[in-house]
Amino acid sequence: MAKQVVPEGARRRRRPTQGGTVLSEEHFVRAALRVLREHGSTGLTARRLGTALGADPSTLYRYFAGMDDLTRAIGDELMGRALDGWEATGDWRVDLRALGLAIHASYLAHPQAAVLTASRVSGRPREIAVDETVLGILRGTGLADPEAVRTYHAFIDQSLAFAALDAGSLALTDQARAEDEAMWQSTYARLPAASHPHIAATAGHLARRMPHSAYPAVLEMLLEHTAARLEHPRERPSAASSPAEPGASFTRRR
Amino acid sequence: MAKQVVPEGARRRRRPTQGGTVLSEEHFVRAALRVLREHGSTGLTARRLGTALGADPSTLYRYFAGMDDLTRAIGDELMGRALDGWEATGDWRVDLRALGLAIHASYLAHPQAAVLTASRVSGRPREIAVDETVLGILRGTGLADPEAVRTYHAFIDQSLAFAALDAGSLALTDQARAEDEAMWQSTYARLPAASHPHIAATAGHLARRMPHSAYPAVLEMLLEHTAARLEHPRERPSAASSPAEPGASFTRRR
DNA sequence: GGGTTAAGGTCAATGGCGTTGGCATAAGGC
DNA sequence: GCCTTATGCCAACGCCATTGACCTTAACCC
Repeated sequence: MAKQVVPEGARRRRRPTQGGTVLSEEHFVRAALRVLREHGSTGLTARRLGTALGADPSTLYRYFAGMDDLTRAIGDELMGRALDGWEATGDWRVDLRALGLAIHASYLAHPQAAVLTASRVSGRPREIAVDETVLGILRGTGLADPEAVRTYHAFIDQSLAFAALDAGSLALTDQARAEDEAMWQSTYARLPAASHPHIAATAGHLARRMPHSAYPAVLEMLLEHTAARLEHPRERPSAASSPAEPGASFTRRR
Repeated sequence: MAKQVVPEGARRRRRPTQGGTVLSEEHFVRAALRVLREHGSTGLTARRLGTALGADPSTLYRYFAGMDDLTRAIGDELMGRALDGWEATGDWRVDLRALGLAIHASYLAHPQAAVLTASRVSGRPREIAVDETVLGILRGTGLADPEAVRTYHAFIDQSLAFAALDAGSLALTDQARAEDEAMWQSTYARLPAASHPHIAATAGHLARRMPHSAYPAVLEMLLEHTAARLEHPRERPSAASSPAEPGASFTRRR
């Protein structure tokens, strides 16, 4: 049993749980975000989800094919919230910057959920909507399609990759964070200048800079690079398109 | 019991397991890489590790504080291998490019292990060695310390973030990969031009570009940006240093 | 509004997991 | 060759995801 999952649109009978609530995919996703925030990125379990919803853990399987399926739904929710909190102005650079920061912020608003989902492609509607939007902005600049696609690729992967990385730091439990910071104090800050001259010389700058995300900086690099391509389409061939570029040929499945 | 872990350097008595092998941290890390490759990024368990080493699962706790501690050791191993396969030429741009690609390649050589470790800071010696090396290259260009640290930050986070993201695609099991590709076919490729004109118009380019990593392209952007800063230190203030830059202020713990 | 049907909630069970306390034993210092 | 203790092994605990069987009741038809 419990093998067939009825898609959300086709649901009709809504039977309340023992606790009295009427379930839905939406309920599960929202409960999952709460559980994740409370119990950490590894603390999302069917049992806890059941408790949070006042339902039996196995009820999950009436709505999702498994924990993995639920995970993808959570990712799509975060992506959708990013797009909801964004509006087009018509200026490609402003729009792309705002959208990138919105994606990054949306994931970081739920760090534990972000860790779980940011490196996965859901293929769900709200993720596709973001892809369509980014491609639209880039093609609207007048970039040729191959160039627009290359830039889209760099933009979306960079946004998700940094969302995942930065979320990892925020998602640490208090205890793990204490250990992390203790490690920083006990190792990096104490390295002798003799063996590690460069770290020792910049320890102050490192301590100030490292607790922040590098995403805004690299996003600006991408925008600058794209702007330069628009101004001088031929003079500065894109790094991504240079056939001499090393290491570009290995395959990623996605 | 099993609470005190003797550090590797202090070990003296080496008692063989029932299988006859003599254990060490190194043995555990290598066995973990094998288990991960064979059973996927979620397939690393104490029991399997025991089987792989011909030892009891609980033996792990004589060498590591827990699975988490082992995970950090695995990450440090990957970082160390990256540095081992790299040599300085004295040309900062060549060296930084080679080191970035070496880190990326080292993680992608063990995708399942990379998924587990790439977004974590180990604080172990070989990771610190990479940090020292990168800072040395950048300070050697003549960049001022704050600028060198900013660039180091962007470089190392970008490298790790893309390592994690790209590894995620490579680490999928055959079945999960089949599902992923089926999804690509069943959704993106079939989106009607009416609702998703930009995806529809670029479907061919997307299919060609997306299976590759965007890391080499964004690495070139960073190198280009840094070169421009060296040529015109005042004319083009770094995006990362611009006080007007939006969204740069939220905190990451690291 | 009564009958039928199956969606969807619950229960119990399975086999896996990390981790720990107690115990046995062999390595190494003397 | 004795003593200490590091280190390996065993059994057990309380979690976990997932499933098959059961049962309740909402929704639809007339």
